[in-house]
Amino acid sequence: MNLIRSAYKRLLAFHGPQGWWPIINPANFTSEYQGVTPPNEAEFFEIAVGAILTQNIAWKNVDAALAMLKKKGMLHPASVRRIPLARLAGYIRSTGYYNQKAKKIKNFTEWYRRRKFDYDALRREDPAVLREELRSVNGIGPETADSILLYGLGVKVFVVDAYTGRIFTRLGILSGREKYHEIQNLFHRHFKGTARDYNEYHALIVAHGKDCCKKRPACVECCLFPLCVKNI
DNA sequence: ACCCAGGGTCATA
DNA sequence: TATGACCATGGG
Repeated sequence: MNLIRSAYKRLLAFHGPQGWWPIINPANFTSEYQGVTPPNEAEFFEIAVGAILTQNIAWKNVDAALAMLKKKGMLHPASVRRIPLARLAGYIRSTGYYNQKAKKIKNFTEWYRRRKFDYDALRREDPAVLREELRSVNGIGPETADSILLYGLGVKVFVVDAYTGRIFTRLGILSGREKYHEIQNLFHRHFKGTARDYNEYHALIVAHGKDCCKKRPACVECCLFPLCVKNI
């Protein structure tokens, strides 16, 4: 299962650091984030909202919606709580599913309120407990919950997406029928790294998926060749 | 015109 | 447990 480590190295060498949340800050080399600013309270809410908005949608669409929300002063829980659902939905039209997603953002904000908007307390909480709570919020599934944990709170969890299954099935270490948790456990067992590495790995998989993995037959020209052998 | 994008929920068998 | 319908915009 060193394939998981070597695939990471190849992806990083080929695609370069992706600079997903939190914002890249080369000046900061002091923490385990090694050049990436750890998430903070101001960013947390925006990251969580972004994680919801990006469900099954290209990030480009999310970027526009986040800019709109920022312009309208909506990247704060208090504002989201006040605004009518329909108006919030209007601000996030570009992300598709806007009625559902507006509701999801409201639901998440309500959970955050129940948590007293206390970001520091969240960072001290048992991640397993947090995950349970986030998963119980309607509209937050496994990937969104893990994205909030990893990118918003710096918890070392691997975020699994549709690309992950495809890519590692091609590498021959998945059958293609594993469930979310099984894939996640595989990475937790075989990929030893910091939260920053988990952050980067997921981002690289997305970058790679958008690029190489659409090709048929698979991967002859891709950076994982010849690791990547199956054509699916 | 068609397909997909950094998913999730709900109803049905 | 496992499919299928549905949500809905924007770019290729």
